[in-house]
Amino acid sequence: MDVKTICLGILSFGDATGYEIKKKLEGPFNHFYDASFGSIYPALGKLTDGGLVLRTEHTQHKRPDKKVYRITPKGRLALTDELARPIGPDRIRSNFLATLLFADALEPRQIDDLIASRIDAHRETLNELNAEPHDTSTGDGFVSGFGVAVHEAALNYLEQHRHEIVGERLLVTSESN
Amino acid sequence: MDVKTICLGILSFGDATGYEIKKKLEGPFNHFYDASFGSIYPALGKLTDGGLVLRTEHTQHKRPDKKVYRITPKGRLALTDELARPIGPDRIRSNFLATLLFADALEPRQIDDLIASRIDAHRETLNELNAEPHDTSTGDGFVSGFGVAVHEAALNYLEQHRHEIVGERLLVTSESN
DNA sequence: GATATCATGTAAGGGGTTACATGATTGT
DNA sequence: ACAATCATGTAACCCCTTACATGATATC
Repeated sequence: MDVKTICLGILSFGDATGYEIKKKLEGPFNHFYDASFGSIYPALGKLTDGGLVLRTEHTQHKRPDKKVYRITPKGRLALTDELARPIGPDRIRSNFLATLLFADALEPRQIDDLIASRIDAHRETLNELNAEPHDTSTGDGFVSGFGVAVHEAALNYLEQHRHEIVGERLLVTSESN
Repeated sequence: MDVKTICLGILSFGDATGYEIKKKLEGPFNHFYDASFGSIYPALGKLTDGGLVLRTEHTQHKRPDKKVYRITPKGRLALTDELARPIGPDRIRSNFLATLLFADALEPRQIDDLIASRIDAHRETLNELNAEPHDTSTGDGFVSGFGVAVHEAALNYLEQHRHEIVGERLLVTSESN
């Protein structure tokens, strides 16, 4: 699923600017999808060219001009078509887990710091997921709940097992804290 | 973290061919990293050019020739350096969650099938994670355990909530099974 | 007879990111 | 003063995937 489809999907919830789409991708949908301006704006251009969205320009007072996009009936059909196709597997590339896998090449201190900051990150994500009202669509609450379940599991695992990966070598180094 | 670093890390556990590295990425490490031959072989070439790994050619009986790679001391230093650098966030692109988010554009049947197949996929991943012996390195068991925790949480969530996302519309359609 | 495993590689192309370019306004 | 928010876009580049090319052996 490319950025074009994601934009189309978000626009199926209501009109938005490229900037607003980016914000949503940083907020509620951040836990499973991300995209940069450099891919969003060209995607929106192509969708407009194809007649899948309509662009209206709004000159603003004391703010840069903005372009609001609205999905067309043709766009809704294209979205349904795209979603009906068999989906590929999720693409995950976890620098965190890769680093931990090669933990033998690191110092215990580095590992512990890494896990600590990841615990914080999970807490932050959970706060965001719990804070936002999930009533945009049928799927919104489900996807958000899925995120909560998974991030809670990750958080709990890290809290309960962080000593295991560092433990061995802390004994060797015998540094008390 | 690019494919070069991943190859270097896997080679830090022991010698391997490009083909074997790919197999590992399809098996035990599949839940957080994936790469194709088209990126592995060139990566191995660059690592050899840079003196980070040594290549030895083995002519085989009734099998294609293979090239076994071994990490060098210089390669181990490079790995440590690379892992010490601040890591970026995990990159996740979930076609599954994106599709569910836009579930309003789909038929209930499609959604249910999608969730069913995802449940199967999680079960398979869990089987693989539980089957493999995790004793390659200090981090191996930890990363594997993390995978188990997260996939179990995902699996449980899907089993317990799958009716919620489909339920509403099944009532409307009033199809008994 | 078809498909899977073993085994390596290249070339074209796709889909992105990063960095740059611009600029007013608002908050610290 | 400085950073953040609002707002859009382009160009260079990078990394990686897909498809192709080759080919023997083993399994169903």
